[in-house]
Amino acid sequence: MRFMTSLKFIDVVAREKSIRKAAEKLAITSTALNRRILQIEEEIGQPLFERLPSGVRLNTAGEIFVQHIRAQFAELSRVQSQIADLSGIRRGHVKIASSADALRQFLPESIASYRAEHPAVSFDLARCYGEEAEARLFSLDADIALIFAPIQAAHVHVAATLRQNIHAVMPAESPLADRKTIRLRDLNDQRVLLPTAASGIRQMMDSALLRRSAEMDVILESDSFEFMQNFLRHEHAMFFQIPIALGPIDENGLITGIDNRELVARPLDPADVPAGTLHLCHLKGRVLPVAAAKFLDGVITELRGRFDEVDQ
Amino acid sequence: MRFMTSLKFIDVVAREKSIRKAAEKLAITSTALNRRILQIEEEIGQPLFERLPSGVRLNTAGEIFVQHIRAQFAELSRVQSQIADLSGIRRGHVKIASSADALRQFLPESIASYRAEHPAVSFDLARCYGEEAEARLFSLDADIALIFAPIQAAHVHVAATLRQNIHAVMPAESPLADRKTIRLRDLNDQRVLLPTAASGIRQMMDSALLRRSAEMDVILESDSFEFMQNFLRHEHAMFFQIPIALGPIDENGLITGIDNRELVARPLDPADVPAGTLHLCHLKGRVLPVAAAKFLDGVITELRGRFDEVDQ
DNA sequence: GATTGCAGTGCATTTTTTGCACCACCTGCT
DNA sequence: AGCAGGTGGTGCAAAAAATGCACTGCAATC
Repeated sequence: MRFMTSLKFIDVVAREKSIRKAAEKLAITSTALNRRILQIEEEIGQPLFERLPSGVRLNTAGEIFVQHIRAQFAELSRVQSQIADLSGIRRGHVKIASSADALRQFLPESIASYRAEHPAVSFDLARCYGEEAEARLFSLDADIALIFAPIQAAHVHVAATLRQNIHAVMPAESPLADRKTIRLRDLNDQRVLLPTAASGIRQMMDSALLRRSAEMDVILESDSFEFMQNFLRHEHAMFFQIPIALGPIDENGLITGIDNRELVARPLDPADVPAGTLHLCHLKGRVLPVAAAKFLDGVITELRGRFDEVDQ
Repeated sequence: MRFMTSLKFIDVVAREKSIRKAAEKLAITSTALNRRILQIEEEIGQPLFERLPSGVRLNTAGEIFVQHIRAQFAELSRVQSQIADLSGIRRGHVKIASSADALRQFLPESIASYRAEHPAVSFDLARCYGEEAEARLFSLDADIALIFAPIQAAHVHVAATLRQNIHAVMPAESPLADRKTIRLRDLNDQRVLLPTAASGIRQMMDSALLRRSAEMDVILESDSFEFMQNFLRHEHAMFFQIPIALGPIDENGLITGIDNRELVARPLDPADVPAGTLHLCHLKGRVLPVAAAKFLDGVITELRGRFDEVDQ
């Protein structure tokens, strides 16, 4: 889109907070970029950036204008998607910000099945926790966010929610593997792996532990559930996940989908740790591109088919 | 705005339905314009115009894209207005589509008093009737519309309404000048001037006359109330208006504000012609530029002060 | 069938954008 | 104090893009 380049340039400079860095990223000289920015500032009639010795920074007018620019890009891609839809083939690009939980099992499946129907739609998946996901919606770097945590910002529209109990995941040989539910006090002296502090699961467990403390043996913190799962091969321990990340679980708590190792998932007792909520969101007031809107619809109906606790 | 020129060009071509005509209007050669359009069509990946022997016409994709372009322009001017507001001086350009009724007394006053406070705000006033006013909102050629007629389209948001009775305006010597209200049957054999068929007043009177016919002597139709008023200097007759177009009326029905001629306004009996509604509207879902939004606010509060029947 | 009005094309020209070399400035370190 | 190493900004020549002119082909109309 030739007619958007100048705007794109400003967007990148705002992100990089430096004309030279932005120029490098955009594969042009800093001088050319500099002059384009000066030109636009002149057209607007006001500077958009403050010049600091260490680079540039948006001023208030710039903040407003960059927000406008990003909205224009989002609108343009929505329009392109809509136009492409006219010719039958759905095209477009769907940007998703998701907590690690949904990334494991659910989203790969959903995206693959959507792409089977609409191969011209491409996806962009950013793994991030609640706050960052909300920021990405706002900066229009994401069309859709899946957040397993309370929603903080007012600009987020929640299209659907899914209640999920946190499960303890452990080898089948574990002494707790046959409990129907697991109390926090059961975790005393258990070796556990905890997700990073930013994770929704971790925050829920932390606040639960404030009330009923358990003397767990925290041997590892990680932001990768895949790593934790593989770690269980080598040392007996347990980690915590929500069902949507685990795939099918049989009546004995056995996780059937992941690999051939025998892992059992048992829910934490709701009296200790209440169920959390997975939020499917987009930016409030925004009209999503066709591709993104239809994908979100599909995800919601699929969730409705699989789980009972889907709302809105 | 250099970076919007290509888009502006497409907008103009869409309006002119001809590349050559548009080129003339834009003061460039048709060939340059033609190539810009071809280039953008290529970037979009689809043609936006159908080529006819008589010119060009938007296809479906083009309709969508042009709508997007106009939204971009509206957004840009909103952003500029917002940025200008930062520096204290309110700037901007407010585009109003109004029926002839509000143009006479009310809008000149409102605009002048607003401009007294914010001299950097300029205005654009298009006189037009209901349907066209709604179309202008949709094509973003107007920010605000004042429509004295029922609202037809779903895309119009009504910010406030004002109930107004149609008044008959006549010289003080007229035999009907001392009636408190005027029945349609009183108009038998009266010489009357009627507004054009598109006018809201005319439509209300026509539908009233379907039920209670009066053998009026229609000596003139015009779309100019100013003309009708001046006509009364030369021949005894009456025309019809709503109070907002007439300015202050004293207890004897005398119009005090217009000029030094003695004209009397008496309401048509609501049993014959019910009160009509003046709608203050903007496009649904649109965020108005600061200047336009504040002006609309001001108009509504001013109306509230002057009239009782202001809603919403 | 000649004419008129239309969009599109090749090529020379003009305008705009870009890149290079360089300046002025600030910060943090030696 | 002085010197890197970073920043944004400027003059000038080269490259790239947009433009205008003369022209083509096409369809409708008179």
